[in-house]
Formats: sequence, C-alpha cells, structure tokens
Amino acid sequence: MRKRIPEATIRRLTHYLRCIEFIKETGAEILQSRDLATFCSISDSLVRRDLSYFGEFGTKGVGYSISELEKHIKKILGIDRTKKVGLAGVGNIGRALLNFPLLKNGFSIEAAFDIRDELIGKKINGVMVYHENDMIKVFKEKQLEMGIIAVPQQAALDVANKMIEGGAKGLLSFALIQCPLKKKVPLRYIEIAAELEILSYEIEKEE
Amino acid sequence: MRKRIPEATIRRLTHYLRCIEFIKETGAEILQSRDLATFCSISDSLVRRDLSYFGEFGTKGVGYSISELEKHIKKILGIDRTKKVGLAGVGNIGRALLNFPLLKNGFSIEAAFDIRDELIGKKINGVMVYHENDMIKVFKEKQLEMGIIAVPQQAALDVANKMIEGGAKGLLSFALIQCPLKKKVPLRYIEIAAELEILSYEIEKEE
DNA sequence: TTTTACATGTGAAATTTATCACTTACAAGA
DNA sequence: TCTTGTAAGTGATAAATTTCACATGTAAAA
Repeated sequence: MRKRIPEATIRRLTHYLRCIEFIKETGAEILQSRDLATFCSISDSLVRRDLSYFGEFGTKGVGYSISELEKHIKKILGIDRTKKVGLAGVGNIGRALLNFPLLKNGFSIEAAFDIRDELIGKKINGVMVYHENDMIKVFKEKQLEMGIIAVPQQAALDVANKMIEGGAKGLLSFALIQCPLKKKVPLRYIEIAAELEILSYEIEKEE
Repeated sequence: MRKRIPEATIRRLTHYLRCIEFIKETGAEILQSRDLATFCSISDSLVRRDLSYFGEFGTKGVGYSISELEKHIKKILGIDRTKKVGLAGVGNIGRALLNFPLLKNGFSIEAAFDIRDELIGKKINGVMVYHENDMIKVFKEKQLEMGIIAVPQQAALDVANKMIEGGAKGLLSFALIQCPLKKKVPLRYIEIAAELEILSYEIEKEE
C-alpha cells in the first residue's frame, strides 16, 4: 500500500525534528512548511511532499501544530518511545557517546561493553560496563534493540554478530565491518574518513 | 565543460577507495567494475558510470589497474597530497580523532585547540594544543586548509567563524551550527543523533 | 596475423526524486 | 452567514539518477 519512501526524505525528517526543537524554544505553536524549508534550505513543496508520504498532518490555510508534528515525526522514526541501546567500545568515541544527551533524542544507552579489565564493572555516566563476552546475555536480559559499535576495526565483525545474536535489530558502526553478518539487519555507518574525503572534494571543486 | 556530478557518486568514490585498500592487501594488480560493485552492493554499470564522469581509467576487455585507479580517485577527491587540518575541541571526540590514523587517508591534524587551561601547551599524540583564542593566528601560520569542529554546540559558530577567518576552506562539524557563517565555505556534518534516528526508522520499517 | 573473448565506456531508456501549479479546506473578519 | 486570504495536499511535469544494452577496443590465444 505505502509507496517506497526515499532515504533522502527520512534524512530530512530528522532535520525537521532539529528545526522543531529549535522553534519550540521560541514558544511558537504553529509552523508552516516554509519555515521548515527555510531552515533546511530546501523548497516548501518538498517539505509538504515529504510529510504527505505519511499522512495529512497540517491544516489548510494555517500550517502545522508544532507539538503534533513533532509527535508524528517521532512516530514515523520509531522514537515515540525510548529505544534501548547497547554500546560496544568505551574508548574515546564510546565515552563521547556516553556523555552525549541521547535520551533527549529517544535513545537510552543501557549497557556498555569493553574487553579491558580495568573498565569492567565500573559505571561511566551511570552506565555499567560489562565484558564483551557477556554481550549476548546482557543484550537478551535487558532487551536492547540497537547496538552502537565503537571498537577497533578488527573486533567489529565479532561484536556485530554478538549483538545480533543477542537480539539487536539494527546496528550503527564507526568501524567498517567485513560482512556478511550472521543475519541481515539494518546497518549504518559513521565514516569520518569518508566525510573528510567528500569535504576535500568540495573544497577542490570550489577552486 | 564537466557535467554536474551527483553527490552520491562522490560518496561511492570513497567506498571504492576503501575497497581498493582492501583488495590491495591480497596482492592483486587488476580489478574490474564488478569487483567494486559486489563490494559496495551496487551494479557494475553504476561503477563505470561514476568513474566515467572523470575520465577513462580502465582498459577495455581487461579492467582497471588497482594502483592507477587509486591514484585517480585520490586525485579526484583532492587527497593526492596530504591536507592540513585543525581540530577544535579536545574532548572525547577530539581525542578519538587524534588517535585515528587519518594520515593514511590523506589528512594530517597539525594543531588542536581548546579553552581548558590544563590542556593548552600539551601535546596529544604528537599534536600541540593551542588556546582557541589563537586559532586564527595558528590557522594562518600553519596554513591549515580544513577545520574539524568537535566543541559543544554553543561554541560551534564562533569556532567555525574563526577557522574561516584563519583561511579554512572547508569545515566538518559534529555540532549543529546556527548559520550564517561569515563566509560561505563547504560545511559538512556528522550527526550521530540523525544516524540513530534513520536506523530506528529502518528497524521499524522491517517489522 | 587473425580470431576470439571480454570488460569498458556510453547513448538511450527506465526509474526515481523534486518541482510546479492548481485545487481544496480551513479560519478569521466583515 | 458569507467572503477572503492563505497554506496544505497532490496530480502533472520536469529534472536527476540509475540501468540497460551494445559498440568499441584491447589482450591473449590460435
């Protein structure tokens, strides 16, 4: 029934959410497709098209209720309830994530994992660090739905498979994983090197 | 003369580079569009189309010389020579970047910046930490071309403008910047929250 | 030297995504 | 109650991107 949704649309939904969070501060209650469009540097018709994939959230002649729209977008993104996350790797990136207020975005890191003895059993920012050997068990017990992988490259595949075996339904990784995984689940990457390379291209292009 | 290049093409070039780095290990010297396609889970014709935007790098009936192709892609991305980078913010993310072997990718962090007195003047992983007040001066002196912003949100705009004033031609930021910047330069983001949200959407969609 | 096999590079077609332009419905004011 | 202004929602259109399919050129084998 539902048409295929462009990935670009989903990415823009996250921008709309950032915009809404920002505008909410001002105390406004109504917002128009133009406002979102301006904030995101796109056309207002694209904003309306993006939202129309999922329903009719606005009022003709008026606009969108900010609080309603926020709820709808969160529902679409599946963050209308908090999602429980497990984090592998308590190095610098892992610690940065533990310090980041992800809860505001609908994610809660419920457990962290590492292999360094001096870290196991400690709490960092209120989050207990377990040994990676216990990952499957802890994922199951705590019913963690998502995994964030912030371990060195060579450990990434093993960690990913453990998370999946523990029941993770999606993974976000900072390290490239040499597939295939035990089971196919949504897998996304944050590749800092790639972003720098794209930026480098854009710089060269300007000249 | 040159047609507009899709951003998706540029992103795929970075994947091709990862693939090449991987295949090089095996000692192979020739590679075909199909190999890259399989690695990246796309069609071989798309690989050839992507490359053809920039020239004819292959040999009909044979394939691509791995070392030649690597050189060409690095040239396209502007990383045929090492680019000098300045890093603002020596928190967890900043330290992670300092530990990351970016040099392998053609980037060298030549200076770091922070506002915490206990860090100023120290070296982390061989990189000197300066005070953010000296950013413009150091960027100019060291001729840094790119800036990575890993400071808290509220400091990001100020840092970005200083980098630009110091001569940075492109910025990569982990914090959302409330534009406008002093001068328009290529600006990219790494948004961890957005990636988690997209992942969450994909998980919900599966069900 | 000629033939054969094969992967590239590329017009043309198909598909996907974004924009345009108009219809519809709501709200506020007369 | 009726009129008017306005912004959402949406078919139709345009633009961008990907795929198809084949001509082209190279290398290796006969």
